[in-house]
Amino acid sequence: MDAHLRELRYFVATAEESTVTAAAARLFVSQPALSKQLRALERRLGFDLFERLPRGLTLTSQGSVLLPVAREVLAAWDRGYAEARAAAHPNQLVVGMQTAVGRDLQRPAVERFRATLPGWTVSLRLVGWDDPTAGLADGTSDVAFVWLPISADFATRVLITEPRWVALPAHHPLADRPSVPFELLLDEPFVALPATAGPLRDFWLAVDARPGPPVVAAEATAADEVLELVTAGVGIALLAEGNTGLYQRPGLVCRPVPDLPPAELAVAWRRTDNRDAVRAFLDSVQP
Amino acid sequence: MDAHLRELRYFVATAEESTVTAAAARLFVSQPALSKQLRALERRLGFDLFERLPRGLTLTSQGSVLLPVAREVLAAWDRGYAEARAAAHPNQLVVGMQTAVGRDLQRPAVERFRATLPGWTVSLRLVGWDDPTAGLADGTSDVAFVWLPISADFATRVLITEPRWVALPAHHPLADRPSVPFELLLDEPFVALPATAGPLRDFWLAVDARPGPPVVAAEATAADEVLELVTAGVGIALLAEGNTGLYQRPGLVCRPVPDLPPAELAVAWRRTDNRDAVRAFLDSVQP
DNA sequence: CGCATCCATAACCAACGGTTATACCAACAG
DNA sequence: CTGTTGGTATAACCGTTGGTTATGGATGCG
Repeated sequence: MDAHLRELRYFVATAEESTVTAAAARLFVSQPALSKQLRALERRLGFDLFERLPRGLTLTSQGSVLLPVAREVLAAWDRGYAEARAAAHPNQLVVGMQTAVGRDLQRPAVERFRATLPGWTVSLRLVGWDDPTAGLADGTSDVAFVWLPISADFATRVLITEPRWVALPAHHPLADRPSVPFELLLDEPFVALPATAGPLRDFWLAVDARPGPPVVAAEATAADEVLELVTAGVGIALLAEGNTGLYQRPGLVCRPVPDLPPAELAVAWRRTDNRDAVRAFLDSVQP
Repeated sequence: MDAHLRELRYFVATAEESTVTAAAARLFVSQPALSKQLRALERRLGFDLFERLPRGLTLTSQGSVLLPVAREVLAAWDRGYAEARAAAHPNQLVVGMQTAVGRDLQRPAVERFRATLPGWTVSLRLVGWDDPTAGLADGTSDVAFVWLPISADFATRVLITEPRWVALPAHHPLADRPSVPFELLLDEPFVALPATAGPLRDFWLAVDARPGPPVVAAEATAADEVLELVTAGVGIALLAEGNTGLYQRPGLVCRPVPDLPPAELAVAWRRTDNRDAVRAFLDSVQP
């Protein structure tokens, strides 16, 4: 009985969410599609993986046997695929970045890295915000500069902690104040990260600091897009203090939001990735 | 990048055969189908697995990284799938048999096993010769009585060594002789096991004892089929001495073939299967 | 009861995985 | 040089699969 690895991912996600609907949302497929896939998998396996209860699913005994196997298979494949891709560019370390980091972080890091491992080359990769792991998840990056929070599959080391500011169109009524308490922004329409960004989207909408759900006026997958939309008056957006200087433009003003917890910029890597080059790069970032 | 486990089997088989054509034959698909699948896999992976040479293929560096991973993934899945199936029938041991064993082997074995593990039940499963592992390979059996040779994935213990005989239609010119040297059978049409039986098919055609290829008149997947075909005069067939009594019928005669190496009947199990129940059954077969 | 939640089915469509037939290419024999 | 052999890739075709939206149906709850 051969399965598609996609089916195993479906199985694992559904077991973790314990409802088809929630798992389907997480997997970005429709609920019927997932339902059908699981049924088909069970039919081909010859036994049920889940028991259907009125409120969600539970694993059958066979399902609980197969769940760790599915996890193991997927982990082995993901690791192996990343390894194979790395084999194409031996002695090359790919550094992913969600947004131009600035702050004079990566330049000295790359220099120190080159000094430690002379045979190696470093390539920088700019990734949109639709992938909050900046390529770590799909193996297209080896290390990455990311904003927290990030999935627990990755290890991180915080580099910088910065207050969050808000970007407003110059003509906005709040633009006159020297600083803006978040309370005044509760009902403002926001420019948000795409849904694929997961918890990171919530962080930059500051959902933890809200009594209700945010108003999302638009989505954007890159910093320029966001600021374009803000300048146009479509919505407003939070950003890190260090980025306010980076993205200055006419028609746009940035103000601190003093009562929000700060943002954390970190360097991240795959928890299972123990290569010397990765370790060396980490040491180079913060010597 | 998610792959189908079938694609990984295709990849492994092709790497082992090192030509698409040979691998396609082994996998029982057409050569273009396999070629297309491999191409599609490479396209989705983003790198080539093979280098195409005028005479067959060799692995690229990425292919050689991915090959052991693919093997590992497939092994993990096959093992897990078998475990999950076993979870449906806890405390049940499935004994596969290629053909009714007779020889008073399995009856006392089952009795002794029941005595050692009282909580367990034993179920006997009769499997056609199209699966020379009698269900071990696909996990539908836990232990099996099989004729050697068998794939090295399985451990075996030889139980009985028996001379090979030949089954002939009663009117056959050689039927008058008390014994038949194999040399006289070289040009006779044979009833063979199906191609899926692999090396076992060759063994019962005695290809090792031939200067050229055998003449195959028909294929059969069960003992009765074979003897039916032999009685009808379609072809002749080799069989183990102990089976000559089992399958006596009018119009059929069996004669020893003294110059062939004997056949070996063994009990087999999955090399990786260390369960107590399996060990207990093995001890019960030959105390 | 009426409503919300969640799974399954139906109907439909694009993409996939297989088939056979055939083109193509490199090596080799005559 | 040319025909043959041994191999891979492409073309055309077709049933199945995997996805979509719309809808039905069961269950628990205010």
